[in-house]
Amino acid sequence: MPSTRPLRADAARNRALLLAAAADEFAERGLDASVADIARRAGVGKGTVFRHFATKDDLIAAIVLDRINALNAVGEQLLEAADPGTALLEFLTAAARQRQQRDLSFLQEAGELNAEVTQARTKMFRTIHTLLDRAREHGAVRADVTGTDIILLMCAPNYVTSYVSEASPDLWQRYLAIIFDGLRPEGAHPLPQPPPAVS
Amino acid sequence: MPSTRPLRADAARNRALLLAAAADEFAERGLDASVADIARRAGVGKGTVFRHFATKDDLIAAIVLDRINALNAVGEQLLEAADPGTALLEFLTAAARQRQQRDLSFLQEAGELNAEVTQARTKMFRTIHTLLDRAREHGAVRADVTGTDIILLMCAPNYVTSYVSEASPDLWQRYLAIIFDGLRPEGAHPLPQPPPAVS
DNA sequence: CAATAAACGGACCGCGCGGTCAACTTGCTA
DNA sequence: TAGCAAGTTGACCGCGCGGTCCGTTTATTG
Repeated sequence: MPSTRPLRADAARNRALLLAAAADEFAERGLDASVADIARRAGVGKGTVFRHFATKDDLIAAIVLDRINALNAVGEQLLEAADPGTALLEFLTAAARQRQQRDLSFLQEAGELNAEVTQARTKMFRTIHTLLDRAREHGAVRADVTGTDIILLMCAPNYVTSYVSEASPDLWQRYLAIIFDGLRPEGAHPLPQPPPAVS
Repeated sequence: MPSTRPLRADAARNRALLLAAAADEFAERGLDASVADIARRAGVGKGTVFRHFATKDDLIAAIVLDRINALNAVGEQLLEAADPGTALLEFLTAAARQRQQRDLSFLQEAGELNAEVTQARTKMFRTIHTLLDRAREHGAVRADVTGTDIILLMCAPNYVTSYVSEASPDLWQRYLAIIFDGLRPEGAHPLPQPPPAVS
């Protein structure tokens, strides 16, 4: 598919260095991390950043794309799992762990309008829908919950714990457990609002 | 307590105009809303902003303070309620509704280091702890949940729905219901992590 | 090894930001 | 109503940002 010639060796190395440095810098400094600092951290000149990524947003999109693909790979592997209920829980655990290690959630909306990113995200959403459907058919999840609900709730445990800084790095597991209890069929109360329609 | 003389009439009016304009502008544009735009929206000069609030962060802190106090007033009123279980649910509903009308969550950390804000927040946290304790004693909430858990989970419904833009404005109620189901004693599974210690 | 295109680096640009200031206007009070 | 402190204003400042450009370096290839 890519009709472009392969990158020169040094260019490929620098591209990888840049992606890693940018992810670190964004994780530490948030969206306001400057391109100049990222370049310094990667040990390259500022011009090199813009040679690889036409704009700062393109750089962000490249990072987001990598993470979505990594998560989707986990999800697709879990489609083969024996127990659909624990498969869903394990996927949510993997998602939360990825964000725990490096919280780049604020990059999501910045990479929103990139075509490749939306495509990868749609693919991951399909995986999630399938994981959820199987868990529901298996009776591990209440009947009135949809795949879109899961997508929306997926990052809540990290969000919740992001406000308590000196906490155990595994605190998110507590809130994933609470939320997952809310997703179980036992003791479920009727939901006051219909699920959102999106993808 | 305040030994300062009262504001001149026009100054008081402008201060109120500024707070309202700033809240609107922040809600629309996020943290990056510029002081110049806020001044324009309030119909005053840029210099006036800095006369009332020494720095942009001070302006943010003033907005945050207002919102915390408003929420705490609701909480204190609910301490008198007959049913502690629904009182807790109603408090969480009020908190979510405030954020639904104008999501200024991103201002929280900006106003973090302001003394007045932390004081008001501590006061509200105490209210929440009391609401939770009564609900737990009443058997409306699982025994292994603490007030700090509630504080952390409080804003999750809005966070969750903030990613779906064309959704019903009441969608947060769906996720508040799911999370609240996870807080109930029926069907609760043991939690994998201890609660955080903070206030 | 020579030729060449690809990649690099960092000085440079324009912009918009938060914040300042001194000249001006206005509400308060005696 | 006169006097003045309190309040207002917008031009202005320095800074750091994203992005550009071109002279230089370097990997590749026949």
